[in-house]
Amino acid sequence: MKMYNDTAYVILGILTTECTSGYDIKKLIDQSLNHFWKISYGQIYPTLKLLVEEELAEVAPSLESGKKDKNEYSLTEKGVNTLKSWLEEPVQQLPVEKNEILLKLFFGNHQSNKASIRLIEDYRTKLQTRYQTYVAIETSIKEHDSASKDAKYWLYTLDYGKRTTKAAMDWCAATIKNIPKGEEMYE
Amino acid sequence: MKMYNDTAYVILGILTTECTSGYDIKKLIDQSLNHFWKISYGQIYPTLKLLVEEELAEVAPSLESGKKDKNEYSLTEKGVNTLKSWLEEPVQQLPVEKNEILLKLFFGNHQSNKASIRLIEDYRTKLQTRYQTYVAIETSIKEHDSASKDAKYWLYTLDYGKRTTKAAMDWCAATIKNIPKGEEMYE
DNA sequence: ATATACATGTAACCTGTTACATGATTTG
DNA sequence: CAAATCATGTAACAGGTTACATGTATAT
Repeated sequence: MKMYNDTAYVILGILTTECTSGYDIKKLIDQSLNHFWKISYGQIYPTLKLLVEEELAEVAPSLESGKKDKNEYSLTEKGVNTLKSWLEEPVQQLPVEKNEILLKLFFGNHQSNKASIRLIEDYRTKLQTRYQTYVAIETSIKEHDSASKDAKYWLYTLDYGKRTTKAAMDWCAATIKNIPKGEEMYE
Repeated sequence: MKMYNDTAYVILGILTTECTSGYDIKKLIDQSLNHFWKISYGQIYPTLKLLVEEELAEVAPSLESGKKDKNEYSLTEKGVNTLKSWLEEPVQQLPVEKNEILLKLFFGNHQSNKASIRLIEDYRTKLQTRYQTYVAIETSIKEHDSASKDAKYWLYTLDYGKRTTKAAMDWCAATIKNIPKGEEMYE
């Protein structure tokens, strides 16, 4: 079976929901997948075009009044099958997360301990904000969407975000403690 | 101060070590930064050229006999200053780690629970392998490089890798438990 | 001898971001 | 009526990967 890039599969997946236009797809990803995926219109519209060319989806102008320019996309049977067989394939390889904070810390002996600690504290604050966002989304899903079939899966992905963010926060705390406070020499 | 991309700063950082050629830089990143950074020759050689153009580094053919084609790069004062001021800047924003396993799980109600569990189990195995690699590198550093000034910082970055990988492994275990085992209907 | 490691480099390609252009509709 | 949101799309650019080309030195 022909392979596509991840962008094509995300869009295929989203077209199984009520989000059927480029604009709606963008909104859904920004709101619900935002902690592990992001996308731009520069990817969405060309990919939608590709899906139609490949006969994985079909377009039709919206019938709703006052939404003249809106294009509604729907999956073909071929599209559904392509999505399902992608879902079943195991993930090829773990991604190497490029981490700028680790990169800077790796070269830590070229700056003062104070500066290293400042970097990590700043990073920790950002992680805390992220963690709180996850908790807020989780609460919101539990309140509003607990009936939804998808809700269960959304909560699993949020749990992943919470756990790994927590681990990173703990690392920050531990590392700040481990770095000597003294103003000793560095290169 | 003029800004460069992360690739330029990694190379600037590595040029403070004994790795002074494109080939050596590649080797170091693959061996020591591989859990949070990767790079290809297609980035290294053009970037080295750029660093020289920008007067952040200088080149000289290797003097070692039998290493005729080897180019040795060294930082200029401007290069050292550029590196140091980059090190001090706080990391702009947390990266959104694109995570294919979460993406597939997000669309989990389009496949059987069995298939979802299989995906997560496979992912967990890959995480375990990664974790063991980290432990092995850690042991190796403690045995061979504990005297090195840099070793301390290398261990911090490894600790980060261990903690977040562990959190992801725990999530796998918990999620596998939470997904019902029954063969109920799905869309 | 031959395979592996050393060593440099480029061109084509893929993926994704940003800025821009354009205009309709809704809300305050 | 102004601002925000809805809605689609493209071109230029930035970043990175892969495959290729080329040749030397070392170890088995």
